[in-house]
Amino acid sequence: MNATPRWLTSEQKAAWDSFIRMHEKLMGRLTRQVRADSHMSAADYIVLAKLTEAGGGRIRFLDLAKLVEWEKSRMSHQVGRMAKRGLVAREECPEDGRGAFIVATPAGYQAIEEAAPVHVEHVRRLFIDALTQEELDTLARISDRVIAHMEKQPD
Amino acid sequence: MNATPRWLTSEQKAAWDSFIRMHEKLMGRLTRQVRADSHMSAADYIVLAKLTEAGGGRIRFLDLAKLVEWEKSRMSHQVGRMAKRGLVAREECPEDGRGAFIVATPAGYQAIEEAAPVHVEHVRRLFIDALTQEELDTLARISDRVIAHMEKQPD
DNA sequence: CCAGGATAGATGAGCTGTCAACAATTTCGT
DNA sequence: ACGAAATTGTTGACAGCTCATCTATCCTGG
Repeated sequence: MNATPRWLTSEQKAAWDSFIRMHEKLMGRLTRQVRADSHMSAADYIVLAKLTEAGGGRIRFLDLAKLVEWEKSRMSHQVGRMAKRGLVAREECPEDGRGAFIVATPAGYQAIEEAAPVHVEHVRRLFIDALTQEELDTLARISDRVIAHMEKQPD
Repeated sequence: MNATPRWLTSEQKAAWDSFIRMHEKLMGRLTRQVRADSHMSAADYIVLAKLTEAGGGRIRFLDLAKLVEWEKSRMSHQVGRMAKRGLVAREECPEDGRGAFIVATPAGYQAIEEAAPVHVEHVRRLFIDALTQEELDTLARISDRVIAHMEKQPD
């Protein structure tokens, strides 16, 4: 119908809108619940989760930023705040003088170990339980494909 | 296997992690592109998009907030900033003395009409083109189901 | 071996979001 | 009809994010 500014089809737009809306609603609830259940923000939680999932609880600064898809400046401020509260620490990197490892402190481990079970329960209750395993697999495939596709695209 | 703190299965966790990562990466790119292409933030964009999609470019304040799944305080600040720049205006509501309509101004229409085509192009290039129509339909169905499921859940 | 560029990360200013408290209606129970 | 409770939206303080800039280290070509 419309030649010049190729709009999305109504199916495409519906999919896009629903996807955005679902994510917004879901994250809204989960972040509020993390704050209510623990004394952490969602950002604190995911940083500690990634750190403690990794071997030794240590990840290079930029690798950590890439894992969660944040800009380095955001991660730097976040790590600074978490370090001030004693949840993580910076360690210098032997093989690269500029580099830094971020490590979870014992207090960090304790915080995530307390927060994780109830958070997982919320994720299950609000998200996982709404879907079949097949749908989850499909979602994983879709997500991985979009990620791979973006990594090939410029910008 | 593990009795007390029911963790997610590895498939469930993989789906969850991929989903989060994909959204973060995608939104990171899109928000940077909106800012680069127009003189608006992603928040400005979506508010104007919802307003101009609606009949008359007018939506009740809280309906608008619900449409994009924001807290009312966030919307209030956002509308305040946009009103200061002349993109939207507040109108009082005849049938409810507390209420307010938010309306897109001519400048708001102009801004979104300039920004929309290139934004849609980015959405298509980064997201839509990575998937088949069938996958998009599945994603829409999944999203709608999760939304419906959450609306039944407490909290 | 050294000059220029690339990479790792920190920092500060300014904008944006969150939380709690508030004012102004409207609605509801009795 | 009247007081309590709920709804609509605003506000201010503070926390968090973004962008540009900066330092320090590392790599690379000549």
